[in-house]
Amino acid sequence: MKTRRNTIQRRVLLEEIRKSRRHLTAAELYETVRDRLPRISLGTVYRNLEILTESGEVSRLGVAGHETRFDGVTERHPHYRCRVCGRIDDAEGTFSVQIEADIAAASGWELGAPSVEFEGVCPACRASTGARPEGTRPPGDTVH
Amino acid sequence: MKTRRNTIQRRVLLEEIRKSRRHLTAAELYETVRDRLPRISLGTVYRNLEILTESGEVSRLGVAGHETRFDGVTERHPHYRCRVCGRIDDAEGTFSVQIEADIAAASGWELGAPSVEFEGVCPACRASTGARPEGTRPPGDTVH
DNA sequence: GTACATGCAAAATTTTTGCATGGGG
DNA sequence: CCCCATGCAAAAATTTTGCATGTAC
Repeated sequence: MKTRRNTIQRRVLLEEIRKSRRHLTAAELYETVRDRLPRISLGTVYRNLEILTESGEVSRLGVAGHETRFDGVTERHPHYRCRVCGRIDDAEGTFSVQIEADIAAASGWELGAPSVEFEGVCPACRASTGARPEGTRPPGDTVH
Repeated sequence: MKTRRNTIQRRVLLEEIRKSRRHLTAAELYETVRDRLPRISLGTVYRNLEILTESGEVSRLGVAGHETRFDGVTERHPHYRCRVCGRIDDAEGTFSVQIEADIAAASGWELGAPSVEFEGVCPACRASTGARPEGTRPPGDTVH
């Protein structure tokens, strides 16, 4: 792993991400940290978000840097998404999501169907990079 | 529902989305349909993708127009995402994803943890728009 | 004929990058 | 001191929009 300097910017960014109970965007985070670091730049925010994601200290929700893709099959089904090239495949095999009865009731949200997406590395990228992603888990696992 | 004209552009776009087994991006789709409609514009592609998504004829994978959000809690947990304002909340309550043993084996993908995201409308947007999303399902449901 | 849709181009949004300088180890 | 990280600005990438014209109904 690459050696990283322990900069104030990165420290403050991580602190603010953890402090906030919201899930902030890069722009929101930029505005937030500007109270403490008035000279920080948006570029630094993005660079550190990348670094922190890489190191596993924060996780990104959604698919940054990748274009939206469209599916002609409307019925919900799980997908694989390649974290390297952005490619999406249908996931074959079976899976199921059991939504407990209390999940929607308490939240105040009007909920639609769940999306399930497995982040991973596609065969092509796996061949060219040889990288084995951290967080890989054996099949048959259950997540709560 | 708004009346929509049955234009060639929309017809061809839908056809190509369905014909492709890949999950195309707007740009890829643009290039594809240009063989048949050389004068089509990217704007038209985006506008129709929006319309087709709205009408439920295609589904969008990923979140257009919304910035990526970051989470200080690294451990995977399910989220709600508001389709109106892009807000993301942690999903409370319990749920589980049972991944069948054969899902990874056959695919050639190196898989990480699954993400589960419930698309819906947050309390604030529900109050202001009053819109009840189609596809709403009762809690306790199981999806395959 | 009317109103929605299109093509085109400009703009808006979100993210990345080049470069000179700064500062952590 | 070295070299990774920063600030700043420019650019890239993706998506949206204004406007005049076209066309489905």
